[in-house]
Amino acid sequence: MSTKDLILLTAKDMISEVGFHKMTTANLARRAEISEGTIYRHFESKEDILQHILELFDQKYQNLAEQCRARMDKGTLTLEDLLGCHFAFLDANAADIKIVLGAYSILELTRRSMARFIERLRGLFEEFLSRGIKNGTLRDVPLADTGMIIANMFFGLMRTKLYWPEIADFSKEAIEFCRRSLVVGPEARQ
Amino acid sequence: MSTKDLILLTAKDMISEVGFHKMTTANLARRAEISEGTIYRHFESKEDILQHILELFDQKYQNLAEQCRARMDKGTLTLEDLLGCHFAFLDANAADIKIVLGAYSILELTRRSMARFIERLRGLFEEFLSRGIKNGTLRDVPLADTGMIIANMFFGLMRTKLYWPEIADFSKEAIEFCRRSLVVGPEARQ
Amino acid sequence: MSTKDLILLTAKDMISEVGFHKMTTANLARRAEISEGTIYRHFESKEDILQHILELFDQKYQNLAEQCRARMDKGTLTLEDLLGCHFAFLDANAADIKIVLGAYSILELTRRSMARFIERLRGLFEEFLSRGIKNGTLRDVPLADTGMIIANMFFGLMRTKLYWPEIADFSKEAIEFCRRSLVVGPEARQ
Amino acid sequence: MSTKDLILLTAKDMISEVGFHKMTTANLARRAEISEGTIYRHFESKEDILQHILELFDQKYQNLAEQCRARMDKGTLTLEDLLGCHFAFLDANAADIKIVLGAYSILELTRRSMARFIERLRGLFEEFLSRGIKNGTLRDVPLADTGMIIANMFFGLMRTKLYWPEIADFSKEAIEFCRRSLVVGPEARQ
DNA sequence: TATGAATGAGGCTTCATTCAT
DNA sequence: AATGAATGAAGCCTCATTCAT
Repeated sequence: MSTKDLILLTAKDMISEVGFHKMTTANLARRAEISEGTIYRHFESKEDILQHILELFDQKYQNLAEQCRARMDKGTLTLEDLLGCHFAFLDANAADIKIVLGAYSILELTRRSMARFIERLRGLFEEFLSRGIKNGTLRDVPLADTGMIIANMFFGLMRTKLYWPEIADFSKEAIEFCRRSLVVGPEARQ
Repeated sequence: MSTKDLILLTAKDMISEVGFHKMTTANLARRAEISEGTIYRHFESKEDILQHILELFDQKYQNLAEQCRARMDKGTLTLEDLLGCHFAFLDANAADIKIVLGAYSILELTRRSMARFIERLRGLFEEFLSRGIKNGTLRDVPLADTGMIIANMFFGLMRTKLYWPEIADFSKEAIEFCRRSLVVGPEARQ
Repeated sequence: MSTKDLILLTAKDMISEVGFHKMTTANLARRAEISEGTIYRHFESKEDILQHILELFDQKYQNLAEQCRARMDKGTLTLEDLLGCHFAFLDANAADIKIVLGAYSILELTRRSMARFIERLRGLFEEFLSRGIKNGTLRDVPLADTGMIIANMFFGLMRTKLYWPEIADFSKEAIEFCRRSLVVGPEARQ
Repeated sequence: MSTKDLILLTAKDMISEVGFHKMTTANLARRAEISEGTIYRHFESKEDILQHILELFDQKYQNLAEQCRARMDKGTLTLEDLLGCHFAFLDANAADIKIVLGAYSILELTRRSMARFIERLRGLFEEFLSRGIKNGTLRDVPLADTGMIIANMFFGLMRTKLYWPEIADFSKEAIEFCRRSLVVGPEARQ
């Protein structure tokens, strides 16, 4: 692995564990087993590291979103599928997501990054709703707001899982909650 | 106002504006027009100030929760009422809530404080659901999980309002979303 | 002595001995027997210390210039007197002058400070010449340029004295050099 | 051009522009379009580069001094000529001279280099005076001191030209100043 | 010869905390 | 109770120099 990637990976773990402010350049160097100076050969500043992490995350999520859209185009994506693959993404990228969720209030940089993530998530859900409404499987709800509502629910699930793992997983029930609110007809009654 | 309260109030504003790490004892003293040493006559440490703020907030929310329970006992509290008085609480305590929402990932202390807040909120919603299910106005949903789901939705609303005020307010639609999922009978169809 | 003055005095000695860049905040603190942090209670930055030193020096020289002008007004100031009191000033303020002379090429700040010093010196010599020419004791030479020439000569003397003390003192002869060039009549022949 | 010369040339420009301390090995390598390591293949240290620059300058000035002496031997060199060819030298070697003038207070190394320059200049003027006195065109002034005085005047002119170009050029008048002080007979009266 | 990543000492500065007054 | 100067550890970052390739 390149030194740059090593720094990025180590920083990602540390920030998600202790937060951006408590990860110091000295700590980071020690844990990555490099010298402090080396950090600055690869990154302009400590914030620059965070920026790179967030950008990489943004790309990873974009990939997921594209895959979901592709499956939607084929018409094979249920609400369960959509949320399911997001949960899988959450498990695979816990550190990144913890950084995005935890740092938005600290730096303007991270606030914007989170805003982008919200927007992407909302957009995806909106599209899902839009198709469902068109083909009559979903109720005719306002697109933008409802997309945001589902995005928010997903954020809450992530946050709980990451920060309060002692709270019982309620993702199954969350899907039911949404189904009842959105899906048309008797199957909504289960 | 006592010096202690002055410090608390000033710190609350500063933390909600710039974050805990960027509020320095020097800044705080200057803004409160006291000397830096005075802070340490009233609080053990900078973290101690945060702890006091969070405790006061916890009490304030407990008061709200009790009032809500009292109205539930009288059977006069609709879902709209319940969420409505929470939105009012949010407006009146924006600084505190921003602190709770923004700092949970930084300090173990704040993580626990947020957990307490979640737990209270969930408990309140659970009780609301429980009564609604008993009197047949709400569908028979799992109490704990659904309480958590609604609590989460509320957190999302708060966060969006506080950190991304540029995003359109979707609280009205959120209430509809929940009504459709929870309320029994034709009025759920509207 | 106040801590601020102690820092100023110690810094003045150190800068004149080793130069601005080689005086580090750590060195300065050690020599002044204070902690490094204390420096920043009294000065905004390392450069700020230099600025204060230069400003104080500027004031001191302004005082000298005013005294010289007062004596010129009384008509009791010879060229020897004028240069003589400048040499005395040089001896009394060697450290300051070494800083001004040595640092002008390093920082914009010091370049301007030196420019101010030059301008003051030139102005004083100009005035001296102007009076001498009016009362017929000096030849009718261009004021501004000749003032600058004498100022320059004085700077050379200072520099040599401060940086190459091993070179024999030629100030006496410098005065003669100027007398021959400037003073009218047989006494110019000596 | 050899890599060594390239480094030397680039360093000369950079030092004269931003000063020795602000020229970093990284900057230098970038501007010379070589790698940082390459610098250390040709020079022992950063200071070593400066030393080489100063030595080359010393040689260049020696050449000028020899040419001047040759013309003196032929008896065709006036004071105007002598200063004139020094001004030309100044224009042609502004970067070197700025380094010598600006750095003498920083490093023992440069202090000595400047001392050598002063000594050479003084020697040349002394010899000029000595010849003038012998053939009766100049007044009988003390050789060493007066040589130093003229050298100093020249340094002042250089410094002003290089660091305060906004100040009007007073070199013409400086020559007049010296003529009046040194040249015998009616032409000294102009 | 040349490269450029790596080093680590050291630079300036910040800041929570203490303490004499 | 209040002050505010002093502390010193620690933070981020720079830079001359080295070394494996």
